[in-house]
Formats: sequence, C-alpha cells, structure tokens
Amino acid sequence: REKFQVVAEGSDGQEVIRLVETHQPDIAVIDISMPTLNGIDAARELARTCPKTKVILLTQHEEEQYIYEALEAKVKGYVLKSQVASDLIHAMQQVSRGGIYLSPGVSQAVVEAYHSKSVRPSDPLSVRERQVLQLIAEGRSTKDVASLLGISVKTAESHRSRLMQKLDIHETASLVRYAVRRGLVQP
Amino acid sequence: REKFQVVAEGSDGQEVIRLVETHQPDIAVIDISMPTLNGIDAARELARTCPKTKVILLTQHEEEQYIYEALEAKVKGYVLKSQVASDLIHAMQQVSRGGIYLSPGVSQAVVEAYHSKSVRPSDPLSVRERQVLQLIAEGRSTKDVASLLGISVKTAESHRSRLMQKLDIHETASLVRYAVRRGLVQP
DNA sequence: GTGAAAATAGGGTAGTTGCCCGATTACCCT
DNA sequence: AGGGTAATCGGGCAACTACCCTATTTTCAC
Repeated sequence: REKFQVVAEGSDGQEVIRLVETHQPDIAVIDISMPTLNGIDAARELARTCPKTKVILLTQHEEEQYIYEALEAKVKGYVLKSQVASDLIHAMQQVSRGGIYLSPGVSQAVVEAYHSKSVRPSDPLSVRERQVLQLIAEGRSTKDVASLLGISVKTAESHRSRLMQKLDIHETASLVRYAVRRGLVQP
Repeated sequence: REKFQVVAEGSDGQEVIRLVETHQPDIAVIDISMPTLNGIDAARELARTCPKTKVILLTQHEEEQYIYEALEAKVKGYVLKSQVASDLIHAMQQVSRGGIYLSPGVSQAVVEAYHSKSVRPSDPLSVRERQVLQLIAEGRSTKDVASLLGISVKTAESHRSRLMQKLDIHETASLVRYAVRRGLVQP
C-alpha cells in the first residue's frame, strides 16, 4: 500500500547519525541497543540536527522503562522486537503520515510513566496467594496444593479464585505464563 | 536502492497463510513466534501451497536450534531480531535475487546442523499437534481450539491427548511451560 | 482496640480436562 | 500394494476447574 525506499543502513550509533544527516530520510529505524551510541541518544541528537527525519526505535522485550526518555527525545515510533514482524510496517506508515506509533502494551507504560509519582506495586497478591499461584504453575492440582500447604481443598480453591480475580486471569494456561513472567517458576 | 511494496500484514499464523495465498507476494517476512501457528510450520505449509513466495523468518535471540527445521521448510532467510534493524533489508534484497540469507552467527549453527544429520532435538509432535499445543498454551479451551481449527471438539481432544502422551506431560500447567520453553508462546 | 485485609472453610454447580475405548479416511514411503 | 503415520470423529466417565454464595478466625496497622 505504501512504498519505502531504503537509502542507507548502518550498524552503530555514530554511523547512523552520519548517514541520516547525509541522506535526510523521512524515516530512520533505529535499534536501541547499538555500539558507540544508543538509539535514544542518537534520536535526541537527530531531533536537533535533522528534525525532518522521524525516528522509530526498536527495543528489546521489556525495556519499556525507557519509553518516557524516548518520547522526550521526540521519537515518533516505539516498536518491541517481539512485535517487529507485525508492527514495524504499521509504525512506518503511521509515522510517515505524521502520527506516533507505539507497540501494543507500550501505551500502558506511557500512561503509567506520565503520572508515575507513586510506583506501581506490580503484584497485588498476598504471600499466600503467590505461593498457591506458584504451585499451580508447577503443575499441582488444587488438591495437591491443599495437602502441600496443610490446608483444606476449599481454602486452596479460595486462594486460587481470589488471585485469578485479582489478576483478571481466567484460565490455568494464562496463569502459568504470568507466573513465568514473574519469575515464580522456570518455564 | 530497492523498493519493496507492502501488500498485506497479518498478526497470527493462520491469517498469514491466508494472506500469502491471496496476495502471492514475492517475499513473506514471518515471525517465528506467532499466535495460532508458529512461523516454521507456517513456512512449511506455504512451501507446499505457495512455492513462489520466499519466506524470511524472524527469530528471537538463541532460537538457532530451529534453523535445521527452518531450512527443511524451504525458508530463504533467517534473521535474528537482535539484528533486524541492520539485516532485514539485506535479507530481503538478497532473497529477492534468488539467494539465501542468514544472520551472522546463524551460519555457524547451519554448519553444525549439517554435520549432525541424525540430530533431531525437536519434539516428536506433528504439525497439527504442535498447533493445538500452542493454542492450549495461549489459554484456549479445547472447544475454542476446535472452532479455531474448524474441527470437532473430539478431534481437538484427540490431538491434545496424543501430544500429552507423546510428551509424557499430564497437566495443562506443565504443557504451558513446555510450550514456553519451545518458544511456541511468549510467557 | 478497632477495622481492614488475609487466611481459613464450606455448599453448590456448570463446564472442562484427562483418559479409556473404539473407528474411518487420507497420505507418504517402499 | 501394503504398512506406518496423521488426522478425523465418537461414547463414556472420574476428576478437576472456575465461579457463585456465605462465614469464622487470625493478623496487622493505625
């Protein structure tokens, strides 16, 4: 639907800046992790010297911590590498039309970063609930959990219910993935 | 130097296959980690139904274990996401000229894979079973899986049973962790 | 020492999982 | 042409999950 022409490629931050200043492209797709100069600092520099060029940053998994800094550096797009196949083209199209593009999930971090006077407690679970969650993620049945913790099956069930409610998760599979993300269990 | 036109984008495996079959593009850039059907199995399918389309796979860090499987699936390009900013365009250019492109570092794995033909570290699951496994790990119920794949609940159940038997895994939780380890789903 | 949150326990139920048995159709390989 | 594997579909069943409700005791902060 939209054609993009590749005018140059570089593999480190200083080279990228030089290339952008030479070619004055509409869009520069830049990796946050680069030798000699990271993507955010490169973007900050380019915002000064080449304001016409719109910068899209590529970032590793959960480097959403940098999003605030990136936006201050006038970055127009912020794409997680995990989403690069599906999102990069979207980002380029949207940015070339003057918009701003953030990978899904990043917007969340933006909002939080905006009014981040109080740090998120990240995990609203009680100790017991986290313990139950871990055992579930390890593959134990509720009955197993109960006997392992020395409580009744109904109590274990209560903990399970409540933690699922708190996390807004409604199947075991998603619960397990959550536990893996939290580092409660090894995948 | 070379212009590429984007004709379609999709965000899950089944959609990608549908789109490629519809648009018959020269190149399809596919993420190995996708919902509903992983990139390698999608590539294998496309090699059968759309041999004209050249597939470039995008992969996470060290999933080089899959390179052998990918090459068997007639994949023409294999790009690490850590190199995506600098390598993807190279890969597309090279592949469009009939070549094969592998991110630096992957070639190593190729040679090793070649010299150890008998090594089959991958799981013993069929494509269909792997697909069912992925959907389960994504949190779908067997009923959901059935309707997503357009098969009966009993068939989905059969696949689930057989793959659990093959893997010697007996609860959903362990199944999910296995799928995460295999890179079939993001934690 | 009062109140909120957590931990405990139970009743009930619809739906799902895990597994047993069986079967037909299709395709690849030799 | 036959044999192995994959994919499809079915009946039945014990166990488990997910969620509804209530209720008592413990713990801890203010």
